[in-house]
Amino acid sequence: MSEAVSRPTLEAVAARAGVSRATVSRVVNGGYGVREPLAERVRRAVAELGYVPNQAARSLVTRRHDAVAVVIAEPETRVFTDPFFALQLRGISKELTSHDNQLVLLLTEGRDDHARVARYLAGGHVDGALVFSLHLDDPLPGLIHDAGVPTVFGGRPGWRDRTGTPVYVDSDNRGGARTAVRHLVSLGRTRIAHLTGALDQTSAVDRLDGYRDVMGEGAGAGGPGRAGDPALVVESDFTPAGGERAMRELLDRRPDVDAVFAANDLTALGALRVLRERGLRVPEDVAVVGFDDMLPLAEQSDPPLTTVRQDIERMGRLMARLLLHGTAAPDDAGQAPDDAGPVADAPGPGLILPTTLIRRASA
Amino acid sequence: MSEAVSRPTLEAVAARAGVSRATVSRVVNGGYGVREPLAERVRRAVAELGYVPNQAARSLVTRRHDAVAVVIAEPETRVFTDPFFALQLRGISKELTSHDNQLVLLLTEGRDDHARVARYLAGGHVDGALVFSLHLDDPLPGLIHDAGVPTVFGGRPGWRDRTGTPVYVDSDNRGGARTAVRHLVSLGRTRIAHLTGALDQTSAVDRLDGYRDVMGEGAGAGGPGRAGDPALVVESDFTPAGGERAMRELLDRRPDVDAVFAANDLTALGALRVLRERGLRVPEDVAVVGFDDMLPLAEQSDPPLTTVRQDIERMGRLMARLLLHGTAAPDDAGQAPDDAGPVADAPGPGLILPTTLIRRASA
DNA sequence: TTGAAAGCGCTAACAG
DNA sequence: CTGTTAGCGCTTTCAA
Repeated sequence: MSEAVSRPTLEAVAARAGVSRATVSRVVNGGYGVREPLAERVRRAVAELGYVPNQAARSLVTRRHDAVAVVIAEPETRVFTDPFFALQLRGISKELTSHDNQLVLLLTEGRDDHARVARYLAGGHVDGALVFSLHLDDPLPGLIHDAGVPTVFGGRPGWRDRTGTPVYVDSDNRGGARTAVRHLVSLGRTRIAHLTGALDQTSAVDRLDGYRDVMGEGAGAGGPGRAGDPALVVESDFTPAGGERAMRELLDRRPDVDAVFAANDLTALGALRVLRERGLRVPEDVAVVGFDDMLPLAEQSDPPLTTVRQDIERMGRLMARLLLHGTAAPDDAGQAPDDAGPVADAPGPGLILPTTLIRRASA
Repeated sequence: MSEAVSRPTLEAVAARAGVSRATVSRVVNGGYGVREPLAERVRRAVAELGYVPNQAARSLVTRRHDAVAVVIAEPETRVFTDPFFALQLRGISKELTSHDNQLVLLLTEGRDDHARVARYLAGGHVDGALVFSLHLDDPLPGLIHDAGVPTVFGGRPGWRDRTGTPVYVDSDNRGGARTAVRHLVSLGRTRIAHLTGALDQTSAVDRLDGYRDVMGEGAGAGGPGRAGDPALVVESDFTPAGGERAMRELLDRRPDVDAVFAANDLTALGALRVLRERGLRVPEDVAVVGFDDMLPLAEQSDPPLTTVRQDIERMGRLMARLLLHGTAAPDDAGQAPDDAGPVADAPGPGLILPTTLIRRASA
């Protein structure tokens, strides 16, 4: 990699415009307190020379970087198999770009990388961090807190709090789950099962809680052994293979099941396969609802999947906005889920985005 | 976002270790030319103070940044719907990390962003750029060339060259396509169709060329109107919906088709749906081969998809390595595709990675 | 081998 | 309103 050619400096622009460096600096940074004719001369000089400020020099004195780190800590392949992070990144990118901030991407592979990330953040190279840490026992949040960098989390952090209440943005997992289950109830289903996600992630826990909220209501309004029947909850892990396994176990335990709420679309897909294999019709025999609205999967499945959609890109935008401004614009606060229940499952300044039920053929 | 607390400087470390700033700097940067007892004292001081070099100050004098921009120019949603870029990013990230470089992610939304990206790159904020520009008519490569930053492209650039031969890394799209079609031939299929990708992307063009390579050979060894029959080629766009449309058109034109090579897995999925809908069995009536091995889609489809796999993460690693070193390690050069044909379809220093046929149930 | 000193390009007081 | 000046924290000659 060769060196870049030397670019014009403030000095050069100042000389060309016949003013001092300070004046050029003022113009470049918004132009306040510079009289128009002068400012115009400076702007022309900037354009003629193709001057671009040296960010390193600027950071050195301002101690700001106009850069934000995005930390994605995910040992599993799952991350790269669903568009979740890509969409999130896109939202983040849009917001950062509109505020002239740069996005520094930090991907971690296992714990060895944690120290590296912590060191980077502690090094004061960025103005803040947006962190995705999906696992309840993840040590990263603690390390990041110690680094003393302003941070917003993606998804409700589940770690035990030694650090005050973390700021985060999440989907209304619990409310979305309630909506899904109530939909199944409204279809007249009475033996509604849940295939959970990986329960070391708060999203899985929250969706399970939402399921229980409704089942505990006795929503099925039916016979005994139904509401909250533990046999109807099978632990899985957000993967299609896990979904298959869980669905088999479920059918063995409760062959009379007539509806399944899967913790995500991939799990639902696995369940669909097993149901087909066993000759059960969807939705006639068993109705299936997923979560995520992962496209094109959810549309292309057979039958197309009824599922709970979350606005992932918006989550990303809000995370960035929260970090940059310390607040999200009111029109984007989105504190109104499509469900009457409580919005926040957790303490702390969390921003919870609403979810929407997307009806397709599977339920 | 609050200011970060002030961190220890070289000066502080020097004072603590009782040496000059210059000596500390030497130790921090590898320690060459510093006698052991001294160096050890310095290292201890660094550890005790938790010193981390100020990258801005360092860049200001060295004019290096230890940072690389990754530019993903994609106006379409497709990018975020398949794991292609995520995998590529992971490979890039691994390589950069192992060389202590940072990854600055630049996502562009339409042409308005091009100027911004060009300005950023020209601003000398990064040491190089890794660019994904999928469209033949994309102006971005030209802008980036003008910015004068060392650049490696992901995928064979298709733009008309005013800039010398670009460095790039790509999959062996043409060879992979040949392998796919030859596989269909070996199955005894004689009326082999191709559903193309979006032909403004080189990957689609190259796969079509590979298809033609084999069909032009008269590989079907059969009757008239077969090899290179234009009616067997239907233009599509890499999407499932496009795949459906193309498959319908194909069946209308050539109801006797007995094999389909789809430009990617999503297209194949669309084709599969239409075939099922028309009551045609796969692979008995029509064999189907995809491209990408996009998981979990390719595994979960019905029937599971025979497809051409490319090692996307490795492409990412090689791009980064090429940018950083100007060369890829020999064991990773991967200049041997699983196909005897020519590897490079394009002029210029391109690195072409081999592909592999993954046999599943669809062909 | 080590230290002293001179900036890298910029912003931010402070004067004028 | 504009210019002068003093660094930000680091690397890198150049001497010692």
